[in-house]
Amino acid sequence: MTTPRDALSRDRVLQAALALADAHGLEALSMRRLGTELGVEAMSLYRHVRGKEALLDAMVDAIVLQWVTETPTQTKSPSAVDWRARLAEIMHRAHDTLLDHPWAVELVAARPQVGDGRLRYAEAITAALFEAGFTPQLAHHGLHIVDGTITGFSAQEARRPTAQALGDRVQELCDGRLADEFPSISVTIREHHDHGEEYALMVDLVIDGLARLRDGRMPPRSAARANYMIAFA
Amino acid sequence: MTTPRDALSRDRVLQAALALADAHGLEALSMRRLGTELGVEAMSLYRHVRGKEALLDAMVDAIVLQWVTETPTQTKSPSAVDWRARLAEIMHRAHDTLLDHPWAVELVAARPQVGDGRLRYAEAITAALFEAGFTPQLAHHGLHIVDGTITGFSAQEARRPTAQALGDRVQELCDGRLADEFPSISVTIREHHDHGEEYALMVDLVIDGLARLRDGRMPPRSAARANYMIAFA
DNA sequence: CAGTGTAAGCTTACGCCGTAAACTAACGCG
DNA sequence: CGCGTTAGTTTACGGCGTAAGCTTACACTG
Repeated sequence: MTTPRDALSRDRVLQAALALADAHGLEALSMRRLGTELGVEAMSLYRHVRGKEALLDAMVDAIVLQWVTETPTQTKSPSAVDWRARLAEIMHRAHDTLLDHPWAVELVAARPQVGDGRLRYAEAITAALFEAGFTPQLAHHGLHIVDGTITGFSAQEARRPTAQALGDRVQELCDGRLADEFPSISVTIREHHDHGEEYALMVDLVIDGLARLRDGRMPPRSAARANYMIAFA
Repeated sequence: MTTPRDALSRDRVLQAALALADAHGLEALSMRRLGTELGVEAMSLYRHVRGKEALLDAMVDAIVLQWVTETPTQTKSPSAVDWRARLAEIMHRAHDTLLDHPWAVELVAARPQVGDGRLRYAEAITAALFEAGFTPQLAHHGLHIVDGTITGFSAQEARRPTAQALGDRVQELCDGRLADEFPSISVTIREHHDHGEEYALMVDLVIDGLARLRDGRMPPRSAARANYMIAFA
C-alpha cells in the first residue's frame, strides 16, 4: 500500500516519539497524536510497539544509551583515559543529554526498566571502576553512587528552569518578604548561579569521594544514621 | 446534608489522596476514584482543590515536609547538634520517607513546585550549612548537592525493588549468560547489597565532600568537563 | 418565622486517552 | 493463480480530567 520508503518500523516510531516529546513535552505524547505525526492511525503503532508503556521504556533506554555511546569524533578508547576523566565524561554527557531532553528526567526517575542502554551504561561505569582498582563490592556501590548523582542532581538541573517559571513563592523570597520565616534561603537565593559549574563541583566531589573510598581514606563513619534511628524509631 | 464531622475539606482530600497512592500506587489515583473513596462525587473535590495537578503538588509538598519536621519524641533543637548529624538526619529521613511512599519518587523528580514543605526543607539544609561556616555561595551549592543526592540516590533506592521485579535481562545477567557483552556488571551484580548501608555511604561521602569544599581541601579540578567539551562540541 | 444569599455537593456532558477485536488490502511465494 | 502473512484501518469500550449549570441545606436578616 505504501512504498518501503515510508513504511513504519519500530525505530521510526521510536524516533518520532522522541521528536514529539522534544518538541511538545511528554504530556503531548499520545498514541493518537504520534500516529498523526507519522501519517498513520494510532492502532497501527501497535504492530511495532507493545503499548505505550513499552514505548516509554524504549525512549528512556535510548536516552541512557547516549550517555555512553561515543560520538564519531571520539578517538581515544575508554581505557586509554584516566578513570576519573572517564566517569566525569559520562556524568557530564548525561547532564547535557538531560538538558536537551528535559522530559526524560521524570521517566528516568520513574522507570527502572533494564534495557540495552542501561546495561551498557552500567557496564561502562563499573568497568571504569574496576580499572581503577575498586573491589567488586565497592564498584557496585560506586555504580549506584554515580547513577544516583546523575539521575538526581543532573535531573534537578534539568528541571530548574521550569521551577523558576512556576515559583510563586520564589518571587516573594527574592523580594525578602519571607526573610523572617526563611532567613537562610532568603540570603542564598540571590547567589549568582552557574549550573554547569555547580554540576562540575558535584561531579568532582563524587569522584574524589569514590577515590577516597577506594583508598580507605574516608573519615570514621558519622554514625548519624544510628543516632537518627534511635531518636526516631 | 451531612454533619460537619464528615464534611469534605482540603486536608481530608489530601490525606485521602496520600492514602490512596500508598495503598494502590499513583496510577490508581484518579479524581473519580478519590471521590468514591471519600463517599463523594468526583466533581465535589474541585471545591477544595484546584485540579489534579494542584493536588499532586500538594502531595509532593506534604512528603517533602516530612523530611524536616521533627517527630514529637525529638527533643534536641536543630542547632544543638553537629551540622553533619543534622544533614545526615535530613537525608536519612528523606530516604525512609520515600521508601514508605515510593510513588512520591517520580513526583519529586518531576514537580519542582515550590510549596511550604520545600521551602522549610531548603531552609533547614541551608541553615545547617550557614552554622557550619559555609559562605552563601557554597551554601547554595551545598543545598543543591544535598537535594540532588536525596532525590536521585534515595529515589533510586526506593524504586530498586520494582527494578528487580521487572528485570528480564537481569536474570540473564545473574546466570552469567551475558558475561561476554557485559563482563563487569556480570561480576558486581552478584554482590551482596545492603541498601541502607549503601545510602549511608553516599551520605557520608557527600557530607565529607561538603566539609572539604568548605575548607578548600578539594583537589585541583579535574578539568574533565573542559576536555569533554572540547572533544564533543 | 419567612425570605434569601451562599457555599457544598451533584448531574450532565465534552473531548481526550489507551487499546481490544475484527476487518481489509497488499505482498511474497508455491 | 491462490493463499497465507503482514501492515494498516475501523469501530468500539471504558476510563480519564474537568467546564457548566443545577440542587440542596444551612446561616442570617428582617
